[in-house]
Amino acid sequence: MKDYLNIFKALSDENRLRILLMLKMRPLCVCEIYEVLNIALSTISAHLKLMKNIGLIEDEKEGRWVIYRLGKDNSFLHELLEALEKKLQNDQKILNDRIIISHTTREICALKLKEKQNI
Amino acid sequence: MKDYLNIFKALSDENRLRILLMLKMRPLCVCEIYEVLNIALSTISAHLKLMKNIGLIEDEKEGRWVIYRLGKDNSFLHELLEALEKKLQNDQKILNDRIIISHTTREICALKLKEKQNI
DNA sequence: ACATAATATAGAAATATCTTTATATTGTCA
DNA sequence: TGACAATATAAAGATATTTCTATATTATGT
Repeated sequence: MKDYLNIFKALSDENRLRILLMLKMRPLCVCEIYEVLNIALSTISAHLKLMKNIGLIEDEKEGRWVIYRLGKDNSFLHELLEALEKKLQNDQKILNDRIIISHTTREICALKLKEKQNI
Repeated sequence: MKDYLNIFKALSDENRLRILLMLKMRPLCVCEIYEVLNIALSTISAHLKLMKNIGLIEDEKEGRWVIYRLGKDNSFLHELLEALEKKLQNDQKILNDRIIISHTTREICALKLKEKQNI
């Protein structure tokens, strides 16, 4: 039962839910998620760590990025996200997230991040 | 989105999850739930109030009992519980809960409650 | 109407969660 | 190899959650 409680707890936070729905589109590096959520990078790191620990997502190093993706072996999560995506078809925040992700790349987000940090 | 976050938050607590799966069997009064969970009655009341507020369950007075049941109009919750029930087919705690609920009644639980309070 | 049965609310303690700023780690490229 | 890019960890504050005990509410049967 604990596994399922953990899944529901993960899904009950807005930022984590948005991350999962973004990862359903494609694998993402941390700075792409940052570009969308506008919360501290360390907060994103913490959310990702939590979801990795309970098997919802996986990571892999690729160049100087760490790429996160949905866990392959979690059919329950996949079914849940599939259902959620339909229910949230008209959710403005989710729609916006999708637009940003489909119009950007790791390279662009990395550049934007650098600019923000130089200000 | 808030609606779904609330549903997931409700499901992320073990006691609330157990209550929902019991209510999936049949409507229950508070003292039947108490018989199963072994936590303070006021705690159960709080959990029920929370779930009622977000539309997961409904209540109705019947004699001196308040009978709680799953909300009729929440198809997302029903689908979730259906899926969960299958996943938790072999969960010992859930199995035990089901046994207790299928072997007791409001009347029996009310009596047991009275005994406990007289000790 | 009163006593009691069933449930709800108030208040408080312990713990958990989310977030930020500051600092550390790690790998890559010049 | 040294500087920097990308991400992670630590520490700390604010807030939320879960639970309990004690008390209140409300309806029912006598």
